[in-house]
Amino acid sequence: MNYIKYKYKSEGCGPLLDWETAKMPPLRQQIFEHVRAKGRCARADIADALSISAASVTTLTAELIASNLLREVDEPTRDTGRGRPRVALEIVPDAAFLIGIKLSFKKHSAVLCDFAGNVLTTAELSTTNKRRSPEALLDEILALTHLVIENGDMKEADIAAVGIGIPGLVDHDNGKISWCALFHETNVDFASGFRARFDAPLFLDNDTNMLTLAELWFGVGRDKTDFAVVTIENGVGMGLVLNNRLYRGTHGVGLELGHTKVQLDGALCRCGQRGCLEAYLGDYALTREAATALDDDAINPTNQEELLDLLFAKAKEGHAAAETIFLRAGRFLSVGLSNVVQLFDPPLIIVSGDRMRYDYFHADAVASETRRLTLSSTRRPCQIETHLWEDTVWARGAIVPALTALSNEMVGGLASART
Amino acid sequence: MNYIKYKYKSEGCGPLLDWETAKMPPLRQQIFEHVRAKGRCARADIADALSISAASVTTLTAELIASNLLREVDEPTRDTGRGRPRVALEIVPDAAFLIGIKLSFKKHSAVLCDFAGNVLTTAELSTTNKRRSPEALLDEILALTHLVIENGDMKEADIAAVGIGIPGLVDHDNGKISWCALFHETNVDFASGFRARFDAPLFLDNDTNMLTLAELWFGVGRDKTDFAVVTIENGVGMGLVLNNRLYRGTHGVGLELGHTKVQLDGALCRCGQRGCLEAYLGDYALTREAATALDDDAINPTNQEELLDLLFAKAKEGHAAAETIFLRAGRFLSVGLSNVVQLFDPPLIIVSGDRMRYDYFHADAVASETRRLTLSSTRRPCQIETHLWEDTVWARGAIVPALTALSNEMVGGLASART
DNA sequence: ACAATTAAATTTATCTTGTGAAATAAAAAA
DNA sequence: TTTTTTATTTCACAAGATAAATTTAATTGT
Repeated sequence: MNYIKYKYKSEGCGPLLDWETAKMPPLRQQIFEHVRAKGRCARADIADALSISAASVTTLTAELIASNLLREVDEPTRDTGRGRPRVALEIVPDAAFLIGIKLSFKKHSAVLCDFAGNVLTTAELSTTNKRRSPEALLDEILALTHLVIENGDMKEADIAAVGIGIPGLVDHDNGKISWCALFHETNVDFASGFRARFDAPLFLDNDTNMLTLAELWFGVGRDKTDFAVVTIENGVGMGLVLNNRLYRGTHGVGLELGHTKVQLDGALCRCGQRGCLEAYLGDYALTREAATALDDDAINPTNQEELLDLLFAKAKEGHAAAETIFLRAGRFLSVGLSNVVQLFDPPLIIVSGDRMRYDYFHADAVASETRRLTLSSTRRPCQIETHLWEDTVWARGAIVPALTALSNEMVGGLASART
Repeated sequence: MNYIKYKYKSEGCGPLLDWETAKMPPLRQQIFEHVRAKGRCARADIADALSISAASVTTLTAELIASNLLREVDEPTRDTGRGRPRVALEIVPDAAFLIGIKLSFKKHSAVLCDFAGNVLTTAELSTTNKRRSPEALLDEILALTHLVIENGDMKEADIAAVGIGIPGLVDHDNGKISWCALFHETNVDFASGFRARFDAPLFLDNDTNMLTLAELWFGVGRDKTDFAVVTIENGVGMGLVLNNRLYRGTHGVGLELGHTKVQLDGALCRCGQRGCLEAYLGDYALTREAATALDDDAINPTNQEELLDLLFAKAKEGHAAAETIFLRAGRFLSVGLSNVVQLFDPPLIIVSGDRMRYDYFHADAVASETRRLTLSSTRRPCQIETHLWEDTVWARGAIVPALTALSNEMVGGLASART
């Protein structure tokens, strides 16, 4: 501690706060990640790709092999050629196992993955769409977890980490759920609750972020450093990758595309405000016009989702009023997407989520309207793709933060005892 | 070159592209930047702040002092206290000189700065708001440059680098201007033109980005790692700082807040589309309603800007129709700002630009409407500040990329010869 | 079968960057 | 003065990475 006050003149200039010390990871970690990215890769390739000396690669891969994180592959890497052949390295898949889970309203889905990111098996659990207590949800998660462990012929103790994607506002850093449509309570300390019942670290995040990571790690995002993912499920969500990393916003509660305003004093949103994108795209936005559009007796209000499907069926049959509901929603989707393009300028937007099964949303009309709205002489058009994933793809994305943390620990934690 | 094709099974997972190698700069550079940020700073402070050993600080500052980039300050750093007093270090101000320029429609402004970022002198040059050829604009820039050099009692050869902020779409990396309201031509290779007539590297960027850098380096942004700057001048621009760095979007042409859509099929924008924010906030958006609002004979169409000022005066006098024009524009500004908050979640938005002198835009109403539009149980409200800067502040921001590049070169280029 | 050739991987001496601990320097306090 | 306190410097050395020489493992040619 400095008790003496020192005085300096002159104010200086430039940023005062340390920027996030995104220091280049040590070479050992870079090598590990490169092998994981490539699947298989020889030492000579690594030296080449990372521009480091072969000597370093030898030393560091030897350490990784000794720690049973990498291993040599016993297959020839070429059919013919002169000189000593390269020997490929790969991740030891059973160095660790992880579980990824996507929670939602009709069913929960889980995947069991190995250390190389391969899916070993999956499991599902149908569930109610009623709100429940956090404890009841934990019961479901534990049941699903044990189901997938059983499917994979493993024991609970084999699981090194668990990742869960949840539809709601998640404070990613401390595992608290600020708000979630699955239960009434707000600010639930879910991570603690989980820890009490399962002996593995939990990584909790918003489900859209998990899908975004799935695209970055396993999907078309792998060869993009920047892209956006927009999901339309119960609400409208967005995930953003900037410079190969998930961008979470300053407060870490995620990006609220669904509540950007697309109309001054527009339609009423469930957040209480008017003109939100979600107020034109969300389930409730479509169903609340359904009563007007459809014959009253056709309405069977057991279930909002059924009503939506009915509305869609009618629209496809050519029911004009029903069709305008979807067409208008599609136009607003274009507006929302165009605003993302104007503000972030990503080369690719992936649109996904359960409601994308209503093909009005991924019709050519939406993409071309978006392109029209962002047209300019200087801007290259943004590519827009629709992905209709199964829930297990989301669940696989949920392992990414867990896998990253786990491998950083295992690779970085190697005692630097090179004797 | 590898002519042999190697074959590997297994796809791997994780990002394939190298993330921008944001490697932690070498300590020498960190020390230099810390001293510049602090203005003055003793060796012991540096060791403390950067968590490095005193031994390293001694070695590296000695190198920097030997290269005449840093120097010891000859003043006592404290009035009383036990032990050997710390001796402060500071940047050698005249290690280099730079010029920053803001171009605009009524006048161009320039500042002459030293290596520590201090403004030594300024200069201005009134200009026409007519479009001209790039060569004519270069003439003006050269004239202004020589004016400020003369004011500062220097020679052209003393100038190490020049930064220019320009209202338009700038391809920052190669110094080309895709589009600029100052001339008709598109895709002008301005950097080459400049290089032919002035012997110093040119750093060209969009003017809003320059103002954003001014806030980051000299303004309230200094102690924020993330914030947004919105400018309302001829058009509506936005600059964004993420993690202490200016974010330029994937294609590097900047962020088009002015052309985000705030109304489906809304007012006509000069970009040819409807519902752009700029179509409610831009000069032409306000003046095109002026004819309707004001008595015809009061209109004196010599100049769009005069008309705008007249409209504002009338509104302040209580002219109801004139007032609604500003009030509506203010509401749309709130919508635009709220969308920025929803998508980026910055802790601070700075609103600036010449048109902010119409106080309807920074009235409490705009800030509180923005807060209302982004209200949510989980989101902390975003701070909104209005800054009415002189053009020289923008010009000072224009030196930042030049100063960064220059000091990186001078500091990083020190031969690592420790004898 | 056996050199010659080619290319991958390893070893070794060395270089760079940064550190801990002891030594030295400069001031205030006793 | 001498002691105490704190800042800075010196110096031997550790960690991480590399260049260059060496070893290993294959193909090619005789």
